Amino acid sequence: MRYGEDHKADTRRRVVKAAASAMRRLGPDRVSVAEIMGEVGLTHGGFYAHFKSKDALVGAAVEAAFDQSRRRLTGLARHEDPEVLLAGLVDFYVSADHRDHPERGCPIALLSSDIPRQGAPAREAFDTGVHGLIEIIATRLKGGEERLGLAGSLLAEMAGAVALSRAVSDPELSDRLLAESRTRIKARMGLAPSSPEQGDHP
Amino acid sequence: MRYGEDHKADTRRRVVKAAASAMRRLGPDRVSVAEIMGEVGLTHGGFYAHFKSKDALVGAAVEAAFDQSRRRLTGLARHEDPEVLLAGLVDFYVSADHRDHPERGCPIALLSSDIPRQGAPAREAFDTGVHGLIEIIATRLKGGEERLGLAGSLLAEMAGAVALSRAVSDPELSDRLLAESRTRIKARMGLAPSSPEQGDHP
DNA sequence: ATCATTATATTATAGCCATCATATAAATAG
DNA sequence: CTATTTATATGATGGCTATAATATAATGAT
Repeated sequence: MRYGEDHKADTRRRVVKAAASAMRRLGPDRVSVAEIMGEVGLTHGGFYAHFKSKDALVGAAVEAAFDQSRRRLTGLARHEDPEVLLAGLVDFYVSADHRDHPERGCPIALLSSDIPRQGAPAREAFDTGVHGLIEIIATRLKGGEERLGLAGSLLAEMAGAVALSRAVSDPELSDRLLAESRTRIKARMGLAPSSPEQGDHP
Repeated sequence: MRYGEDHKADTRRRVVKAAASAMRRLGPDRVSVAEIMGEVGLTHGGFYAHFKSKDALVGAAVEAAFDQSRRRLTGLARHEDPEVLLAGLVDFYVSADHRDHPERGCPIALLSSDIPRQGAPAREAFDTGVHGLIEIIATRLKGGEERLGLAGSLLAEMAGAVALSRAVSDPELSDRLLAESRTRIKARMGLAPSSPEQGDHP
């Protein structure tokens, strides 16, 4: 072969990574193929050697963003007990730092309103991503059959709070929304209240 | 004057109304000036006699959408007691019907992820809209100082649940997310559980 | 050292977009 | 009935878009 064994697979990965970041910063509709290729140091011409369409790239980017989120959230306290992980997860997710860094943020809080308007690849990737995150939360909750339902409800508030805190311009309201949801979510999980204000990176 | 006293104000209203609907269906970036003018039976040329820019129209449309939502939510049970209004509001908001009719839906659930990318007029209109909705909820809650914080937390879950239920393709998961959040939100409000599945129009 | 292969670049196409300058037409004031 | 005003239409501009056809260049195989 030319260009080495996995040159192509490598650049594809780099393109997806750049797309996952740019799409979360600017939204899927406001980022162009040429822009993403440019960020990787290439021109737009070769794009269609890697992806069937822009929709396909958006789908791959959503998948990559969920992978990143999942790794971050489960890696927070890998060997500790479920309660510590849950508390850390909430402090991590419902935080000013998460709000202020959309380029590496959770796709649910970032893309919920975009996804219904996107193509099939993005919607499918989103679905499996949501299922995954719900499961991450549910398996750490105590209780029986209702854990899955509670996990969905908690995820809705977590993502809703972060999305809302981003959309609001009033910084005081934004901070207050995060703080209130953070403590209330932890209470709903049956966790002891902790950490007044956080600065992690999600 | 020509064209009657308020011909211009009338068409402006019609344009804003069409924009508020189209933008909620398709998102602010996917709807064009020409498309909106066409929906009102006009051509794109006259647009700039009514608005300084598309950003200005988006701002007016967000404002109009919030006005509509506020009227709908407070008009649900105008003369009844706060508990009835709150229960109705939640059943109304966190419902399959709301999910399935974005064109008349609440801007928070629809535009949260779009707003940070939009111009100043839209962001400002969004801010006042959010403040208004929080107050609508807070004034009906019982309790003292913490009502405002709780209202924000509840709004985050309501909007988050509806947005998530729209983004998910799996219809079963979508319905389940709504049902779980609906009952849990009412419980958090201190209301008695009620109405297994709703079919109102928000 | 040359060839064959293939990742990437150049260039083209066709369409859509916001914005604006100018033209038209509608309706009331005189 | 005519003139004036002004809401809307026509048409143009310049830029950006996704996609595709073709050209180039890089590299391992011979």
